[in-house]
Amino acid sequence: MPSEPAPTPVAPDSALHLDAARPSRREQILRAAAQLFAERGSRAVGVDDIGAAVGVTGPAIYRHFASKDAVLAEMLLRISERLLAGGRATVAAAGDDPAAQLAALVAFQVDFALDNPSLITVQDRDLGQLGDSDAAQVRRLQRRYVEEWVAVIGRLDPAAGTRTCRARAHAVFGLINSTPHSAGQLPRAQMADLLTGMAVAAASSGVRPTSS
Amino acid sequence: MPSEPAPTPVAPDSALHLDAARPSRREQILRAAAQLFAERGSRAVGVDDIGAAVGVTGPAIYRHFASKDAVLAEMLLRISERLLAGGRATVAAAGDDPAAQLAALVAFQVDFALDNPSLITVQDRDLGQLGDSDAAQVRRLQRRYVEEWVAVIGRLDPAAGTRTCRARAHAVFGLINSTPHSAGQLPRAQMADLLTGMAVAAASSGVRPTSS
DNA sequence: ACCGTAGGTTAACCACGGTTCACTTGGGGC
DNA sequence: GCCCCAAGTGAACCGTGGTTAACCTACGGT
Repeated sequence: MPSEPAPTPVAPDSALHLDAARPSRREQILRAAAQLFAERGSRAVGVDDIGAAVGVTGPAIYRHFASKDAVLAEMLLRISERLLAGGRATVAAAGDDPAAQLAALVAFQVDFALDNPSLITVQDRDLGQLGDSDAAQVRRLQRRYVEEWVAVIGRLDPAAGTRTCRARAHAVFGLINSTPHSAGQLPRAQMADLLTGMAVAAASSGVRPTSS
Repeated sequence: MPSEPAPTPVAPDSALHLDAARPSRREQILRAAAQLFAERGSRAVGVDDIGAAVGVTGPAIYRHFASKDAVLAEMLLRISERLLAGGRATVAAAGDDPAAQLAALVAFQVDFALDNPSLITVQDRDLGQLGDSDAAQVRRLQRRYVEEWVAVIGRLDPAAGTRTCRARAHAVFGLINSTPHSAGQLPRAQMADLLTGMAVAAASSGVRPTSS
């Protein structure tokens, strides 16, 4: 292993950085748990299963997390934070044209869904298993991400009310997040194109093309 | 209560008919369980909860079902059967025009989703909790229903491969089945129109309008 | 060389929840 | 009127699984 001068012993705020290279045990656990949770649902997965998936025994988990629920909580919090931050950055980078902003958001969500099918599955299946406090925070983050979409869709179709835009946004999420169900049907690039096209078409349905 | 000559004591094949009027305890249990399962997930709902929801104690459930899993199994089997049968009938009644068939299928699924948000939620969240045999049967039924869609989409866009059509079908399901997430955003009729429009637009995206 | 500590291990603990049991009861058919 | 059975009830049983405890073992820093 390459010389690492002094890798900041443990970095107490490790909650956010994912050291993609040599993942810490903590990261390994989160990854493995995500996959297991996606396959069977968090309640059906035992701590022993998680441990086994990373090559340790069940109770070893408690050296890294306060409880099994804490694993799920951190997982869902990270997802929501990544989506919100990514969504905002995406819109900001897309210029002023609402259509371009929508296309960018769609591309962003499609990429995320194709790269993280497990997280997508867990997010909307196991949110209810979280404690009240964690669940509330995740929902807050999700809501803000949704509002990002609502704003863009609203600018694209100023005639539509907020409720309509919100329903439209949820529908588009449902469409894009269907990827876990159509697992290996198509190569990734093709799937991405297909979903992007469908999502844009759906989001813009009923919207007359702007003046231009 | 109106005179009922001889209502066939218990009807041993009660699995399919839902006596909407004065639902049998069995039906009540299925309904209540569906709602509870949708809210919290089947593993998080105890038999006591189900019992309480219909005004009896937990163990009373076992007078009507062999196990808690059997409740879930029958629930999911019924849904899949209803969808498959309904889907086939819908296509058959829609004439020969693929576009009309698609519109009919979409309308059918939208109605189902809006009328049974709990079932929609349970179906794709708790399928994994079923025993192997039941799960396999449900999946068989679901697959056949999907193939109904695939066939229609394929006729609509003969250039597309089966894989593509399947992915498109799943995406449309995801779109329509998003209703549980956008709960009371819009009045039902408006939501139906919105979803129908979006679903048709999505399903037809990339398809050049036929000759006419 | 010597600790302290991070990270494991195994065994035990304990609560929860599905299931079974023994026992009631109210209503229909003979 | 009597008997039987469907449908409940409360108590007990017991497996599963999250969590804790007590103990071990490498390292990395002094």
